[in-house]
Amino acid sequence: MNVRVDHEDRRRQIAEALLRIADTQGLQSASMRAVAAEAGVSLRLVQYYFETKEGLLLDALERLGTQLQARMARWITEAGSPPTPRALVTAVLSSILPTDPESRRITRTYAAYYTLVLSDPALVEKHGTPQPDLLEGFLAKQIRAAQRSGEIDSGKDPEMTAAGLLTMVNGLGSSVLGRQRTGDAALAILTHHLDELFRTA
Amino acid sequence: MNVRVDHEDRRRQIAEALLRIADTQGLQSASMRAVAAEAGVSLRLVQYYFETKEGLLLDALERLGTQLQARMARWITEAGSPPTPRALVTAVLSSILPTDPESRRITRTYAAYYTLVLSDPALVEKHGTPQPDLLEGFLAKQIRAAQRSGEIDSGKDPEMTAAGLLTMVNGLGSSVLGRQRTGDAALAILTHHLDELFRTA
DNA sequence: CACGGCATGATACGGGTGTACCAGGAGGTC
DNA sequence: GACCTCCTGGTACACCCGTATCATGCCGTG
Repeated sequence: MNVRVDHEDRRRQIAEALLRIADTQGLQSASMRAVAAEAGVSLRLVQYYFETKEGLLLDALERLGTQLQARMARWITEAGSPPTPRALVTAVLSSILPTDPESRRITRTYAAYYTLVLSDPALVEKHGTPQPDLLEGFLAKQIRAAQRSGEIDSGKDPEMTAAGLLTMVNGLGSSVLGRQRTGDAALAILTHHLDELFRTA
Repeated sequence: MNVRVDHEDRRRQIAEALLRIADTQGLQSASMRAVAAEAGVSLRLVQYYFETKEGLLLDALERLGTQLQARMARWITEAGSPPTPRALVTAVLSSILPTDPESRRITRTYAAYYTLVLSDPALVEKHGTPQPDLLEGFLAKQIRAAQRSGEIDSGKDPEMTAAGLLTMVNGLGSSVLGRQRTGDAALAILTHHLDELFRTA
């Protein structure tokens, strides 16, 4: 039964068990033993494929990032072709909002990692998360394009507007996870602000 | 040395030790023993004044809420008398932003509690945190007042605008804590959006 | 066919966790 | 002065943690 197994498969199986626990019970419940049980393997196996727990956490975080990236890419392609700047901005922002099970899962898991990074900033540097800045730049670019075509008031500052939208979506997500607002209510707030931004001034 | 000591004093001493640890090392490092050492008392004392750890966590969270409330109140009184709606909105929002040591401490500690609440929603219900909704209502009220005096375009939806501002500030705070942005940069983004909102349309 | 390395299992170790138990000293009350 | 309640210290218990160790099976290669 022991044919040279595919390491990548095993690693994925275990890392996704970790992510599942982080989503449902939080990272503090994701002990090595719990991950092993969730993945249906022995504790030793988890140790074997990830020498240390930090390695497992980092690997899982990377996979989570890939999942979010894939989700955004999917939403972007669904924005039509060729996509208008407005469709792109809407797709990117609402793909982050926890409105459906997948995005709820991703957002919740990211939140679980968030406090971990706060108490140990060195962790994220070993992994490199350049995403947020890139996203902000992308949004700013789309806003500038919309300004050229007259969809957005040219008086707006693209960088500031992009940063405001992105942080707003981030905050909206937090409030949804904290059960202070439903996902639909958050989406309504986002679309309201997008409508306001894109109305011809 | 054992004169009937003031329970409230001791409880505050211990709870603030917990908050200090939560701020600097995260809540996961705030064990009963660590709190005892930080407060300079024995483990038994912590147990004596807070029967269980959950009790200690809840009590400390309540005190943290009081501290934030006091901070906001202070900023509001500094907004001048009588304060303009714009000054009030600015005071409330920027008092939440982690720009000085006190607000950084409060925000960081709240963030430490955030994931705790995510993995155990029942926790916050024993404590009752009606703050966010109240704040949103307060902001909406100020926005309406500013609309009546012509400072804000009357076409804006007060509730939506208030929710957008509050969640944006929340997200800005997260990005500052995550070292993605400095506190000053976050404040600049906030004031930019306030300037835009309050320019006569 | 033998051998060496990959893959897996069971278990042990040292340490940290929250909580419970037992003991005793100080102060006010009868 | 006796007593009782408040306050504090030390320590033990049972459990969970991440990691390390030892052993054993299977496989492909020589």
